[in-house]
Amino acid sequence: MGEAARQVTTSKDDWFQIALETLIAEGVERVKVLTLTEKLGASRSSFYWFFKNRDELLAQLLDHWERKNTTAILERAARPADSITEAVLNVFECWIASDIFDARLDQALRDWARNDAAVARAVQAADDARIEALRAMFAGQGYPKGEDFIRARVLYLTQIGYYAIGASEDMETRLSYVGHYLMALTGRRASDEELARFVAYTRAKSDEAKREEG
Amino acid sequence: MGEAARQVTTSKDDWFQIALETLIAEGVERVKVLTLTEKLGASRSSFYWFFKNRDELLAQLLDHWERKNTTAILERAARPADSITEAVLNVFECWIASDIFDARLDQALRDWARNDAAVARAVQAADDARIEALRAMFAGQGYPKGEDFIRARVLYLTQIGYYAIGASEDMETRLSYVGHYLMALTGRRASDEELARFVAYTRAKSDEAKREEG
DNA sequence: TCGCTTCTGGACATTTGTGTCTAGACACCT
DNA sequence: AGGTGTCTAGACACAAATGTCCAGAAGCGA
Repeated sequence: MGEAARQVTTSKDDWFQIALETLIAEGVERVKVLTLTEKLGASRSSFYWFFKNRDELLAQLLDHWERKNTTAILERAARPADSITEAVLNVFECWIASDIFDARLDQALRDWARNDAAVARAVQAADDARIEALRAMFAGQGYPKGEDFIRARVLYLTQIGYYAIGASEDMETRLSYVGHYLMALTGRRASDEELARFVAYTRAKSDEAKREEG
Repeated sequence: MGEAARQVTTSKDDWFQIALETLIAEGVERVKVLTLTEKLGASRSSFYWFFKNRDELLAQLLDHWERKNTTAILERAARPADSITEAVLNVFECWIASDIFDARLDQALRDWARNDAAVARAVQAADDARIEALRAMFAGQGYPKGEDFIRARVLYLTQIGYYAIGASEDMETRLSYVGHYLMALTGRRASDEELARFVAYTRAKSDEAKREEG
């Protein structure tokens, strides 16, 4: 009510969220206490109330990534499936919704890893684990030793590459490619039922996301 | 001869090369005049003799990338070939020798693009041109419309992803995978002659690189 | 050796960023 | 209303980085 500007109050989570957004959109090098302060319209000293220093914040960002992204692919790759195309479609679910697997965050971690040995080790371990899970998926569907590994890699690297080049198409365009992708990535044609089920899942997820916005 | 430290003399190329190395190894954000000065053991004012300011240096780095990397893939993709496997092997030549196509530089540009709209546009244009060249390659080998585009993407994105995750295997290991990669990426088996020719080319390139070091 | 051009060193001013310290604002409990 | 614990604003000290200025070193041709 008074004319004097009220103190701005922040929570630890406010700082963490804005830091996470900045990490994803601009990279670690731009996650600076001063910049975050300006974005929040708060005071720098507030930051130091919640975090010991900048390094502590960065450590928690790394921690967040490890918990969120690593499990998603492993879980999807391990799901039982009647065919390789169905199995790959299970994995595709990761790519279409960022609440399951945040690819941009993954990308940001890779950039970060170049200048931080600890992060580099964490990213390396995650990549190895994910590719191994995908390899086991192909092997479980009868692909011979050797081919299972390369198929796993091509599948995984295609996706990493997709986000690396920052390709962005609307959902319907992407869906129209799914059949071709499955053919290219597995060498087999998906059944109409499998495709229909995936399209339905994707549309439902897409609507869900729209509801949250509106 | 005197005891006083001699003035260190640098050339514009010294500054450019150290900047390029830093860009590749650590990212744009680390390409700082002060840091480069320390690496060269020179004085900051020398930098400002050769370059108007930091932005001018960055513009020249962007220029260097455009001239070097963009042509390499386009040229290889357009080469005549008797089979799709031979055509893809032509493109593979880009990946094995950094004097033709510097993938780490490409990667560095992608990071840079996130915080610079002009760079983002340049990278986008390069990606589009490269994928289009690869699509035309598949189409020229008889792949149907639709599949040609997806095959081009999977081929290109696999490679971008390969460098994004920073995979590094020795040459012999990579060569042992080539047959599987061709199968996964084209759906066809390469002939023994094609594989033998590629292995020979790669070994020759590898020896050439070793000679330059020793 | 003189003088010209090229290039360097170091001083200065300014901006951006980190981290510390302290008075005091605010909320909540009694 | 008073007391306590939580959080903020702003001042301070400092480091890192950019860019400017100018005296002068080094090399080179006449």
